[in-house]
Amino acid sequence: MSTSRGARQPTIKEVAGRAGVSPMTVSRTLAGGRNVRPDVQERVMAAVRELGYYRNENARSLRPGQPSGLVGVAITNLANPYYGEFALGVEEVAAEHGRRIILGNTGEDAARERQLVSDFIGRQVDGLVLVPTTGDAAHLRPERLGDVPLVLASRRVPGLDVDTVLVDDVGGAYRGTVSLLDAGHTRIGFLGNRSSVFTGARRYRGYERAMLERGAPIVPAIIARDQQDVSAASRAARAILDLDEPPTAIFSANNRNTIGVMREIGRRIRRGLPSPHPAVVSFDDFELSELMPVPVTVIDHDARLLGREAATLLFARLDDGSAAEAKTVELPVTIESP
Amino acid sequence: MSTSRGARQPTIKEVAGRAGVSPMTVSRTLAGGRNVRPDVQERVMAAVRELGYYRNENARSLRPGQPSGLVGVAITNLANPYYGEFALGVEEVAAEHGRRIILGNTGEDAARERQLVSDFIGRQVDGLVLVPTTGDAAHLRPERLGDVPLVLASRRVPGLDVDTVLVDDVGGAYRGTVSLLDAGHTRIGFLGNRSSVFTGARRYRGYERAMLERGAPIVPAIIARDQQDVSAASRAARAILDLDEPPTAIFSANNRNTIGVMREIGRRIRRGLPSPHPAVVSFDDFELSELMPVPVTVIDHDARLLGREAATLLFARLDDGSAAEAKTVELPVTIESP
DNA sequence: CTGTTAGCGCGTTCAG
DNA sequence: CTGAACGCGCTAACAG
Repeated sequence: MSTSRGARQPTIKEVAGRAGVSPMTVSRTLAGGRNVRPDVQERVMAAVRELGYYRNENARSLRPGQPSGLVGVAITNLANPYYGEFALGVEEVAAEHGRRIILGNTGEDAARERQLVSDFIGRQVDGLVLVPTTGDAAHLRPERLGDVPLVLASRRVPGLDVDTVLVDDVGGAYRGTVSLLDAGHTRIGFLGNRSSVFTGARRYRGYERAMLERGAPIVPAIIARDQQDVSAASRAARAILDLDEPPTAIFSANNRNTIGVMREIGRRIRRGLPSPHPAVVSFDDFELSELMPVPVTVIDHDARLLGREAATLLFARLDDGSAAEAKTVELPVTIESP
Repeated sequence: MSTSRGARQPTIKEVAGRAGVSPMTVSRTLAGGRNVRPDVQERVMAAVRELGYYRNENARSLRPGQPSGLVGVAITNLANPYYGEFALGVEEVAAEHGRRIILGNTGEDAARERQLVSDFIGRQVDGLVLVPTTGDAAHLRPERLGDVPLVLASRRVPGLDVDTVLVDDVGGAYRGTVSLLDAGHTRIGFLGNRSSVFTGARRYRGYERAMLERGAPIVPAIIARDQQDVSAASRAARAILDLDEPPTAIFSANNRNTIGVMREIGRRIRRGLPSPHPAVVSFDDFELSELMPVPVTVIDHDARLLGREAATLLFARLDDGSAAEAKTVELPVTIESP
């Protein structure tokens, strides 16, 4: 009732002392009890309980070759629910394989990513799952990583030949744009990330391909490609919708831009600005999309599945000892029309 | 270009060998270089680079008293964007203090929480931040935790006197309910968690207090208190709205229930079911609440701030060595009327 | 300024 | 079935 103040974690030796055995017997007992008499096991476990002893996992993984049971996960933006789901997917599969995840947020900052990765390796992670940032990626090259397997998610890194899980960005954007064209729109705006962001480039490519194929004009004035968060997206949408010749539809290349454009449309409706308001296609699902005041087509993909697939690729290499060459998995999207 | 296959992480000895110094000199160099000649440091750092050496953080923290730099975080539901934000808040503050977080998802399962906590302790975490589950909490008692500080967030655990960060559940729910009463509603339904969930009980209490104070009837038929996810919430909302005498307003005690009731209202509108549809008060903000087809009052609180506060409490104890008695911080909410 | 010794908590190996 | 010795990677304390 009182010894908790400043009390170190008890060690295996203290447990051994209390149980009247050697540390080795404690170790064996905790490892499953093979070759330890049941009554001795009893005494050991009693001592464990009484002392509140926990095995030191760090010391355990000190021995070379011993896995730490840790997977390092670095994400660009945990505040984006999409990546929250993603992290959950990784965590689930890791838990199924008896591993824990260490999680870091990079905020799209390559230097921060570098720090995180080196910390992860210093903690002897068994593997890494990354949504890579856009900058310099020298710290991800195999010679820097030693034999720690790496899986990339969402984005590929140029020149890095590792397991990767992607979403069908180009195809999804293409099909989404086509659905707008089929509905009769030709003046279609685009909101997304700048082209240096992998998905930004790929989704723009799908949009562009559909537009060109159908002979629809690509109008720079209604294209904005540098919004990372909701408020920037709102501002970009407002600028575009305020034009003399606004688009009749908008292709939004991700969740954050979609929320931004919907906010702006809501604002216009509340102010009584003249309709028609633009139809929207959103790459990425969002909650309550069915309640929006304009028709919304959703290009949906499963963030949690993305995380699960990434982790699955990692554990294939880790547990099945697969040394196969780098695989890329591209997850399909589904189009949900209003 | 080739040695990465199966290559162990290099050790301090190998670096020392390559640099022609003792391991101790390498250690000193990496620790800042005090008392090491600059030219020797150069050689050491060169060897570090060439070998791709990373300090083994686990071995480093083996020595008793040495912090591991890890904070264990267990969350009930990472798929809830609210807790994603929360985790980010903890991560941010941890990063500011040079720590990393290990993250686990409990899924409201006390056994899983127990596992996670014991793994965290086994990994020598410097501290714990938990959104506790509802079940048995013996594993959180001080004698089990040794001297690992624990901070609870969102919920308190009965009989556990530790630092806690809460949201003003009772006050928020009270004020939200009052806003409905002020708008003329008297038949107000309630959707939330069962009373064994801490926030579920507190938010219900605020609702109840407001209703009783104003003499509004508490009608069991329009109260549903066992929905953990969106689809269960939708079903509960449907059952209530299908009654002969449905409520004219609904108090939703959390994000998941709010999304559920909004979905159901959307469904009714699309089916042309007769209005008026119920007004809604939502405890927890959600994106695009301003675009809903019925008036929505939001009781808003900041999940990221909750996480930041929890981590701040933890590091106060950790870094400032504060041994003060357990503090409780209650974060205010803001009411945003439609 | 640099190296040696010792020991952190644990598990493998080998004796008994 | 149980224990002793050793070493894992690293660093505080103590030589030199």
